[in-house]
Amino acid sequence: MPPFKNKNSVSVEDYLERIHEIIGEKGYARAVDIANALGISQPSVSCMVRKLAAKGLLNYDKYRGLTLTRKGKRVALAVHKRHEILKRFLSLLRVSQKSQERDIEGLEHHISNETVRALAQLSDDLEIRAGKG
Amino acid sequence: MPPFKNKNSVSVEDYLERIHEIIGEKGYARAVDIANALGISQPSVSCMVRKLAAKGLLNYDKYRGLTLTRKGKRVALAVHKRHEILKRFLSLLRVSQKSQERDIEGLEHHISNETVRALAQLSDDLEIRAGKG
DNA sequence: TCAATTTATTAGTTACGTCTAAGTTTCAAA
DNA sequence: TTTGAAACTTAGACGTAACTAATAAATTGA
Repeated sequence: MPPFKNKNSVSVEDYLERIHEIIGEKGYARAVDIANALGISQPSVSCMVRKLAAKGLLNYDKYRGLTLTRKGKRVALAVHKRHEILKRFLSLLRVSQKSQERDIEGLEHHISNETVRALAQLSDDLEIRAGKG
Repeated sequence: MPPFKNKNSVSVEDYLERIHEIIGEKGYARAVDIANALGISQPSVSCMVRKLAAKGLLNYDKYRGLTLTRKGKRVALAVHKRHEILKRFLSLLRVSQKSQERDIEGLEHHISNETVRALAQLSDDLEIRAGKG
């Protein structure tokens, strides 16, 4: 059996994306911040953080703090990139802010690299077209 | 409290979409067909079918058969429409068959009407452009 | 018609991700 | 330095949706 690349769940990706954002903003991420950012309870965060640590996605000092591992950062950045590309694309389509947010939240976890690349390319084209028009 | 429109889960939407397809193909849908179509076990289907019946999305005669209610059909068709629009769009983007299938499976449940409409419009535009080019 | 096969259901378990309630640790102000 | 508030964790439960094993109903073919 070849080595498995256990796909991360939607939740896992969401956590990592937000944790990375929060750390980017204030230098560190606390459970309470993560809970607020995701709209869930602190115990849920506590629970998930344990799992993320077990998966090697973050380092975790009980009652202390947490940091993303290289692997965790890689996932966070990948999700973030998909997020940004979708955002740019939906903005070019003039989709309302509200729908954009809702859609991206769901879409960013279900889109292949191939499609992401195609969307980025298309966005470039659309922008050029708009510039010329 | 105003009446709620409890959003259907991804699973619920998947079941309804496939059941509608199967009925369209062979006139009726059996648990075994649904199980094969979704790649899950028959008991899982049995269980979910009970739930869908409870939600008023299908009519269900134990050990006999099932049919979609008007409400169930409405959901199935809505998902199907999103599916088709995404398919057309990704085809225009020349995304491979494989990626298309994987992506659509995930995306079709997380995309707003507004974005669907924008994608359909964009697909029209792209087709016209391609025709002219 | 009735035994064998196929199909369907029930019962019980599991994994995931959430919750509340209760208890523990940290930290800052008195 | 102590103490009270804020932050964090543990414990236990729930809902969803899957699974396997066992049982029951339906169908088919001899």
